[in-house]
Amino acid sequence: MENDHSNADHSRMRLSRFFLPVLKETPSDAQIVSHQLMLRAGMVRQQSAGIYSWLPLGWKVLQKISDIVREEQNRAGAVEMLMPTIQSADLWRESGRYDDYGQEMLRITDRHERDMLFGPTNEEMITDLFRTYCRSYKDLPKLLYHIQWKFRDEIRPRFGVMRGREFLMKDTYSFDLDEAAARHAYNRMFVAYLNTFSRMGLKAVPMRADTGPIGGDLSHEFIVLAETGESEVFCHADLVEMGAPGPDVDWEGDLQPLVDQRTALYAATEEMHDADAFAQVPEDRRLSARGIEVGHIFYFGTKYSEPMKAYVTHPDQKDRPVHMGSYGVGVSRLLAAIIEAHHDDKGCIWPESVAPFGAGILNLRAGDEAADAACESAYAALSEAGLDPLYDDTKERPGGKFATADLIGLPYQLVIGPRGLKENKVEVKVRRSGETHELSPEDAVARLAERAFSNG
RNA sequence: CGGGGCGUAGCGCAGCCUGGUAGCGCAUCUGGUUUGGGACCAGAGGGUCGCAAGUUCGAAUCUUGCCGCCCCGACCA
Repeated sequence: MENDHSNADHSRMRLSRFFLPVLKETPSDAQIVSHQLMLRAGMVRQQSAGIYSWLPLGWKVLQKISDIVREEQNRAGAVEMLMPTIQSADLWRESGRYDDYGQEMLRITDRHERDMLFGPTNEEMITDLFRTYCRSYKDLPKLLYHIQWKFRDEIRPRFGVMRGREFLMKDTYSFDLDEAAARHAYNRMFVAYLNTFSRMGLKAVPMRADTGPIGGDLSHEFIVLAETGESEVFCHADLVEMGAPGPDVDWEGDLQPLVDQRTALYAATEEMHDADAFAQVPEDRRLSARGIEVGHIFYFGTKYSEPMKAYVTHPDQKDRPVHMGSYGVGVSRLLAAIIEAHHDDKGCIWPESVAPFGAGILNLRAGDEAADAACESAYAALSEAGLDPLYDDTKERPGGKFATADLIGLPYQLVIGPRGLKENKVEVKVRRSGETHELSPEDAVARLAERAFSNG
């Protein structure tokens, strides 16, 4: 690589140069805490009902979430690509969904008066791609995904990005020879999702789900339990505490036991709820709560391959429609869900894996020679250590800096001011617990660099 | 789409009922005093009161229409 000096400053940021329009007051439009905090922390700006600009802080978190989703998809064997947001109506006429999808689909006419649409999902397009290139059982299996903006013209957008009209979604599509093979792809995604949500500090419970307008006969929703969840859910309490399988699973092997372990216990959304079955759960393990749907996986067989003629030739020389599944993660919704799960009355408390910056450096007296020097030194060292620090070098008063740091929720705050420096002390504050440590500047930087503090 | 509510400065709001030169707090800018958990004093800038039509000598205020946004319900990553 040459010219990489142009990116040398990539992992460091001074607040004076950043764009962080924080709000002291809560905008009256926002009803739920994640929406309120996203507005107050300067993460998003509403441009229209259910349509948001992602300001630098929000965009950074969104990218961290995307990165985790991407890593776990790749680990599970999915291959990334990118399809366009604007699609031709013709594909949707082939599948029959152009008429079925209804007003939720944003329809557009181009200058030649051709019917186009802003994609709410991509089954048709991926099926078209598959049938163009894949004809043989030897081409299978295929597991493809992209992370892309979707648009669904919701009747009532609400709760900020939780139910926006435009939203970022990861959608994966599987192509297999038959149902048994398709179930293996389904199980891979099932396990990948457990790991994905776990890495973000979320406890997501898979629940049997209705297949909705996409159709099919095997489907699970992944639900994060939260008071502000939109739907009521019922499950065995053990499922909530069940840890994720972790990265070291045998992705080529049989994943069914892992899936069975998490589907054996009762768990269902409102529309799938079976009160009698739920009553079988021991009373002290019965959990009814509200939940946020952050992922949804489907096996739908030949629902699209049949009408769209995505056939493959089998070893017996007969052509049969390919078996498909689709697997969605609401990436932008996840950001809101993480805030719902991790906040206090002062602001966000990011899990380190998705924190927009690894640490904040608060210069309590910008302009003071000793404070400036200590901060610059810490800034360089923490950057070098890969912590991606945000250095608050502004002239704002200490109180405002503390409030902003708490609001945007960086896991650690390194607090440096003239008073402490006189005794060779700085303070490290752990955002989640609120605990503080008085240390020498050198020790504080060294211990932060070696990740010695617990954000648990 | 049904029901309800709201549009007044970047944000939070008052004024509207009972028409008469548009206000408050925060934020912003200037000067000063301050500076370890959202400082204080003095001053300044910023609004065709969502848009349009109507009533009136006169409309933020009354009437009608439109637009936008929020909430509750039925639907969805």
